[in-house]
Amino acid sequence: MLSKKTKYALHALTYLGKHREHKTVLIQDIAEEHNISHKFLENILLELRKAGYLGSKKGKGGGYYLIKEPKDIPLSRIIRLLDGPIALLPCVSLNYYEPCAECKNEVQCGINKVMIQVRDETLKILENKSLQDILDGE
Amino acid sequence: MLSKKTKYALHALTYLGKHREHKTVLIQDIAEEHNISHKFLENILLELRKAGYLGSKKGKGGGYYLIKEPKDIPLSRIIRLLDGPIALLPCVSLNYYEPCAECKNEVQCGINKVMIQVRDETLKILENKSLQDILDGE
DNA sequence: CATAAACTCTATAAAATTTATAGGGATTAT
DNA sequence: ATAATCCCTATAAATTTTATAGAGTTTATG
Repeated sequence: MLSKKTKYALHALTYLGKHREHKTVLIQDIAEEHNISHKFLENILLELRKAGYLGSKKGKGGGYYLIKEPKDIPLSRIIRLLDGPIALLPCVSLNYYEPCAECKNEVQCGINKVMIQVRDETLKILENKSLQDILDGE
Repeated sequence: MLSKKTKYALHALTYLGKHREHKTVLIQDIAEEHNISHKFLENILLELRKAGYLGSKKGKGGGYYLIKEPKDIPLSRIIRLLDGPIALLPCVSLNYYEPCAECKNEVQCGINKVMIQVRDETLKILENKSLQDILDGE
């Protein structure tokens, strides 16, 4: 399951995607719309900005706005950014690899081999779904 | 990512699958082979037995053994049993459904719609991989 | 029949992670 | 000058995961 962080990020991105005609959107507006703690959401939007998905404007009249095309924001990226690895095991993660302590020999581990396949197929799914697909369903 | 519980369960099932010629296998043997805490593994094997994957024999000379064909143990079942939902959100879980608190109207939620698709495609993957596939890779 | 070897079961403790809060800073429009 | 707004880091609270403990129960065996 996705963490609340990632779920809230998706809601925020969706909200921002639906309000692209406005220059900026307030954290508060998104928080109220979805009953999310203002401060928690603040941290999430900050991460999304640092990762290059959002722009922001400080001061009075400021707020956040989307700086990427929704079709260029795949689910895989958002999930990885906020939740970490998409792979089911550290030993098959492309971006967060770590050996499994309980595994004596990764090369001849059947679990490892199967999980590489699962990872590749899962990635195909999540790379092919973007914020645009979410917006299309609203 | 899978929890350690599920990961250990997969190791245990694999071990039991590789030792089907023996009548029973000791918890201790599996625990030692993979450096897993004996007591933690004990709880996991108990769950697998209660769920109908393993049989056990008490007392001296006892132990655990596989009572299903490896091809009839899909990853989806093991993951669900020990880690819970495969769906990425509670609002699209087939087996553990719960509405999302922050979602005003599930029916017109684009995230919900996309996550249903992700769930279905993910399930296809995990239902088509079984313990047999793991054993084939050892 | 006594003993030791195993699994059974439930409770609890420890550790790690996630979720939430707090508060002072910096910037900007008016 | 002021109020509105994002920025940043630290910490607290809650939850979940991981691990441990210990008293049952069953069974093989000498």
